[in-house]
Amino acid sequence: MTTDFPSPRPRGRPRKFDPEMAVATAQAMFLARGYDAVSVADITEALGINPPSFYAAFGSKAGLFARVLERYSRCNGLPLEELLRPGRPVDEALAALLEEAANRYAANAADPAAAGCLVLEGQRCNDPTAREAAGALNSAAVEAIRAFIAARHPAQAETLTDYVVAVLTGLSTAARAGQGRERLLATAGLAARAVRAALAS
Amino acid sequence: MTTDFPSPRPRGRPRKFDPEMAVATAQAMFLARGYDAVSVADITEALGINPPSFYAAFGSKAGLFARVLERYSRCNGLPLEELLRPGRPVDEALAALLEEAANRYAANAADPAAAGCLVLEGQRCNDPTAREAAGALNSAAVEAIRAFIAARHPAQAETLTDYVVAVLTGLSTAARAGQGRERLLATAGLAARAVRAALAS
DNA sequence: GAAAATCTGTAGTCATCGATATAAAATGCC
DNA sequence: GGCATTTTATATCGATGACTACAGATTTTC
Repeated sequence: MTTDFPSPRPRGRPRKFDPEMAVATAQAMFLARGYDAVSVADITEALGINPPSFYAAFGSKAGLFARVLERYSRCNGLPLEELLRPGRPVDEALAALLEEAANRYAANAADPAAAGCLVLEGQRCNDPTAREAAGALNSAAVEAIRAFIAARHPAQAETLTDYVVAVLTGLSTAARAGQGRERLLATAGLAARAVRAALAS
Repeated sequence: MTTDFPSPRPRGRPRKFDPEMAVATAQAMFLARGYDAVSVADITEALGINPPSFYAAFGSKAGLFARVLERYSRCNGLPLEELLRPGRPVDEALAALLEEAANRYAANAADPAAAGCLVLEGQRCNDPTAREAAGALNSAAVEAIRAFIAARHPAQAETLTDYVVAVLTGLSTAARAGQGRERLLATAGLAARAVRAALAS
């Protein structure tokens, strides 16, 4: 007997586009130009679809952005769990975090306009829903950093977290302003030395 | 005989509002909510005037923003010429710059929403004209910092400038996110120690 | 007081935004 | 083939953005 198999094709007229591909395309557009500067018309044009198809699939522009954020933090965001694995020396982990951020935020040759962090930049948009979605992801990341530091250096957790987050923010902005990987890495390296000095005291 | 005296009152119907006060009001609004989020309707309502009066006085929203930026850098921006006066020890000057930024970026009790730097935040808006106006002011400030460092530490000028600007950006963002003066000062202090260490090597 | 100059208030223009009503087209199931 | 289901395409909607045409009001100058 054949086991029950999920029908590879649901009933009704088939979709003309792949929602996962659409999310990936939208991710690149939001990263290159920012949430506010990308209109639904821009997206539907890029996907070769019409507005009703867009809204049937994603509900709203903010709904698509939530999908994009999920994909971004899964595929392109900083791998915090790996970087901040319990037991890793705090100075080493934070240095690796800063270096990884510099590498990821730098624009690559494939898409020179897409630089910086989608979560950090997304918090500056003018849509409250989208802003809060990005803010929630950012808060979780900040709390992860704080908890990692606090496990062994509770007295310095807040100050060091504030400092690291400030530098990450500056790196994202600098990347968007066009700074290349080398300059971002130099900034990250300087910041890492400050972290080391603060922990040694 | 009486000397020619510039008529204190020009011909025609007198203005119902003071343009200088209007620029000050708009500065507070732009700082609190950002360029894009403040509409011309918001401004005319706050000033108690109608759109034609606004456009007769300022030409455009971007035109008003240029006036606001001029006023901001004259009255509320970082006093770079004083902080980076020639001959001042570089580490001391940069530490003072970072500390001054933390103090100025922090929200005050009078207007809790107005935090951060108008020039840095203005570069993120979606209007090209306004963005370039803020960018020009920012570029001049960055170049002033770079030249000040290069006068005595040319080899480290670019790296240190990138680093200081990144931290300033992070401080402005953190201030807008609600961090109080103490936390901003702690971040600035950590950054200043990194500058000192980099210059001592 | 008449003329010239300048500002004000009413009432719009036009473009763009996010989002939708409606009906036709394309599929699976019976 | 006929029906239920789902997506598609056309053609908007209502709100809001920056900005302005026009006529009336208020002032100085002559």
